[in-house]
Amino acid sequence: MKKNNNNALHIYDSVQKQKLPFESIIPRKASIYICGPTVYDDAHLGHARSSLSFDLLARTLKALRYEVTVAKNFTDIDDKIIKKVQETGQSLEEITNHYITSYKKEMNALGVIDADIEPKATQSLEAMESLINNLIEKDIAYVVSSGDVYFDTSKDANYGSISHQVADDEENQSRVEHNAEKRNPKDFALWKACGSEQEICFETSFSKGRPGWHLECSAMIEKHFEGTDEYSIDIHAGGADLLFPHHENEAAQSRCATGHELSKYWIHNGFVNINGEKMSKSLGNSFFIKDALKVYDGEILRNYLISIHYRNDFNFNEEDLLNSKKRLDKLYRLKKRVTPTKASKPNIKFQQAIMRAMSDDLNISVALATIEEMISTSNDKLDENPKDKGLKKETLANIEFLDALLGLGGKEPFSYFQIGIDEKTKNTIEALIEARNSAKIEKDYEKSDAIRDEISAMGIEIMDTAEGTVWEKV
RNA sequence: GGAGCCAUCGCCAAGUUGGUAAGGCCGUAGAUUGCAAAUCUGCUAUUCACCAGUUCGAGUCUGGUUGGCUCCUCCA
Repeated sequence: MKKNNNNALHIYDSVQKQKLPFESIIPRKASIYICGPTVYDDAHLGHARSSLSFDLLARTLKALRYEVTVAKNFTDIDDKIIKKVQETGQSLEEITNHYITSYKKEMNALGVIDADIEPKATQSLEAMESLINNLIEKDIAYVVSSGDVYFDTSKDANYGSISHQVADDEENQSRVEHNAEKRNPKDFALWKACGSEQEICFETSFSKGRPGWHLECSAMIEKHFEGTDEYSIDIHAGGADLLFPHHENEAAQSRCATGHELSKYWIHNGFVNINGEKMSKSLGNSFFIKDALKVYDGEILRNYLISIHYRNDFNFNEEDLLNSKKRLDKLYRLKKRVTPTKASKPNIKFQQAIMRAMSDDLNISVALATIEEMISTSNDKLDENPKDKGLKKETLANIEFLDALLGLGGKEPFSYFQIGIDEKTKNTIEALIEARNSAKIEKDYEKSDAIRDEISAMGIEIMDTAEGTVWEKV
């Protein structure tokens, strides 16, 4: 028998560890908060992966006609940023603005749609201060002699419910930050008072200092989302490494401050390894997006980075990247065949199949297989009937649908294959192709093959199609 | 030490409530083409790390073994 006509979105919740039907806290609206970067350095592949994962989520929700609000924060106050300020002599704003700008630019190059709200920690200090005061009044937070403010984890009966990590043994306690004044070993800092030498700190009713990392997100969520009596937002997203302690602590603060849970769903993306090794600066294999973009077009990187399910670990290597590029090439070759024309409506069955796949916790593999099928079928039909206008219009509409949902196939197809070739070279190639075609008409195959060799020596591949001779950069 | 994840064709990778292994790359045979490329068609895992169990039936459930990995400390 048929399975349920269950096209409704299901997402995997890291807290309950299972796929759950997505039911937004406010009908037809979806609120997503993504833990964004700490802006002390350039964005690396891991940032891209996270960004891309939740970009797909947002696009899928939009395609399902949800009114989506995405917030992604920038942590612009933090020890590492302060260190950079001291090292470079630049101001905090100079440094953070620089990295925020380049982060956004690079993510846009990867086709990531900007978040609707992009709060900065330094712009949310009032919300943080009132959150802390709220907790101090309830005696859930406490100030120690240095001025630091800690969260009393023993006051939250549900502490541990997010990550299921209950670290009680002594082995663990020894690894946690030491402070004799802490009530419990697990207590974490909500606010760090500034040392005597430190210049970057903010005045509050409890002490002069700066916010703890976990606090920022809680405060920003409360500030920017209305929520309901049960939850502040629908989905809280971030990297798998943030589940503990970051999200655990966020959830605890918010729960105690507001009396309800922070987020209905929690989702986490997997990590990026480079050639089988964990990507890290100490291993020297860290990979900045800006460097990758010098070699590969953003869409090619996007196509590769989204091709593996967001919860799996991603093993980045050039061979796989080139393989995945072949899939994109096929999509664009098809687009070439139907250009120019005006798109009509996408094929309903195709559209539904893709939406069904993406609704199943963003099953990109099934979506890609569906695309392959569409490409193959369309090419087949085009072979049979190269001038079928209705088919061309529908095919183009299919591709435009993919562009909106997955961010793939949006370029003008001829330029896609000519990325990085300058006008002068283009003219040379066109002239050579013309010369070759003349030779072919005269059946001077020796000459035409010689010209083809000359063209391929330039790194260009040519194809004689029903629609004429076309060329691609290899 | 504690918490958890993963292991499917040469490579990448799907596989919700168990029912008899998607798709891509590569390879190969053919159609088409002056040739090549592109495009299309066919073929390519009796089998899912290993062992045992539950079941009429298991890649999918249970127990164990082996081998990778992550978190518990800043981290997407």
